[in-house]
Amino acid sequence: MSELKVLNSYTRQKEVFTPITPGHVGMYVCGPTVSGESHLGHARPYITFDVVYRYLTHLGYKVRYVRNITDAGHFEEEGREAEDKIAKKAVLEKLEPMELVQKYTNLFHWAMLQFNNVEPSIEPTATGHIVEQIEMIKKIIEDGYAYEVNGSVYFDVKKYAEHYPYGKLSGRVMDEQLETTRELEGQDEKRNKQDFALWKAAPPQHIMRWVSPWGEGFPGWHIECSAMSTKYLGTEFDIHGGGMDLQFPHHESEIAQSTICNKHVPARYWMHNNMITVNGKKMGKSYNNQIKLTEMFAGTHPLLEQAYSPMTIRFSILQTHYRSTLDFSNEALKAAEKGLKRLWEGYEHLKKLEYRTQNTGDSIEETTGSDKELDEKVNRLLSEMDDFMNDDLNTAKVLANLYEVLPVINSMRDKLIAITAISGTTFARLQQYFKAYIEDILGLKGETANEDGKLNGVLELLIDIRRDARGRKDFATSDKIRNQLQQLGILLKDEKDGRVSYSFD
RNA sequence: GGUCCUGUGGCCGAGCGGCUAGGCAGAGCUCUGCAAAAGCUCCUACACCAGUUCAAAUCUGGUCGGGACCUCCA
Repeated sequence: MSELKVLNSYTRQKEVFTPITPGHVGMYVCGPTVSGESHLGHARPYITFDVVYRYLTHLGYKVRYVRNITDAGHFEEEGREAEDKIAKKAVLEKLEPMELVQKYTNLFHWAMLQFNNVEPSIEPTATGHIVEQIEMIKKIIEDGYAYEVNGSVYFDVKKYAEHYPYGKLSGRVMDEQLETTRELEGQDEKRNKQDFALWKAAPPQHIMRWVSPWGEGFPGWHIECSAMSTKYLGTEFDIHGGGMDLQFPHHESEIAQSTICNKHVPARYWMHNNMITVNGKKMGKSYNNQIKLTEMFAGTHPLLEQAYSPMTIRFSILQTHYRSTLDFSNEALKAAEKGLKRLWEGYEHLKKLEYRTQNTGDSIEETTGSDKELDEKVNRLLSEMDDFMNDDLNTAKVLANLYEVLPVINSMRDKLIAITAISGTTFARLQQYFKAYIEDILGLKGETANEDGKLNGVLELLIDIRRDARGRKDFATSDKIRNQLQQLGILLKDEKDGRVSYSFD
């Protein structure tokens, strides 16, 4: 089998993944700022890295997955006024800052659950790690790479760049930075424009504030991730993930901070997912084109022609490679919805199929399968899925192969192909791979509502009545039952073997 | 302005030098009381121009689109 390779943003190379400690992986992913509701764009990294986590686990690694919650309110400059996002919103919504943080954290967790994302091993909050952040800042000052001005502390990027490759991750050069960084208000405290804040003195009206050696204030934009990743994963860990838009300045700054404190670039492999776009434009704050996840699930946003389920969204994200942009459209989502339904139903059929040999004496392992060619094809398609995942997590190709096997499964179920066309071993492998990939790795799940015993009982009764009607060739009655159920979103299907199955929209 | 990415069939999207990805939509057929589902078959594209090569969607140069980052951002 091939070995796992990932595109490392730090080196711009596809590299074989080798963890620092054999058998163990430390992974840090930048989590949400809980000053507002998550939108579709936010779904991408958490689903992408959920698959990374699931796949590493599938490969047998013990993974510690750390994803932070940013609840300390990053310093933000909107127009001319410097404000704290969380504090500002709290005033508007008449909520305590922590009340607001709790509300959006809960909502975020709910959305993650809808997407069937595995919970991280540790989900540290910025407010819970003020001490660690202060300690780290102190260390950077001691080393001479940060300076204090009026109760604020700034990282000395210029000095750092003289000794370390600042800009390596994001591919920019210091000289250019000097030229292109535009004028901003409140920059006068900094020695150089590209310096960034480690600690900001809190103005009197600022609600979120903590005591520090430099006076009351709050942590800077990037220090929380450095502090928390170091605390839970060590001074050097395996994977650091996040959206491409975080590459600069966020991750670049993280690297600088951690390099001074820990004498290491924090992570060996940096992975960045690409953006979700709307009409070709990035979905984001600046463009005012976000569709909130609650709106996606409910279909309430003006851009939406209908509601899209969490699995539909997950599936459509996985149909695109994580490093490509994914353009939002109703057409694409509808296609994903239908495609997923077909795949899932095929998978359900596969689970119910049983391998039986003609002469019961043969053990399944010994049967060879009557169609050698088909047997080989199925095996090839399955094996390729491992190679695709190992090639920088190409979930799109994995799905393509699942679809190529699907007609074989459906034909077996409809008895167009005998199950014994493939060997018992191959059949077992087929079931095992579908389960592993669909559920364990891609993290898809069934969404069929109403798995309620009573409803099923009622349906069985209706099917029974309809069967009698059909027996009498009373098609008016039989069609009435089927048509009216269809209007309720319940679809009856007359199967080839005389059974009647049903599915919910 | 600087740095980088990108342009694929009706739509979405893989692809990274030879071998028609896949999904959705559309057409035909099979099965069926009729549907639906499923199966089979068809629809063979790579912005444009020039080059490298036996061979290019894939490499190089240019032209024209689109986008990201440089500022909070997933």
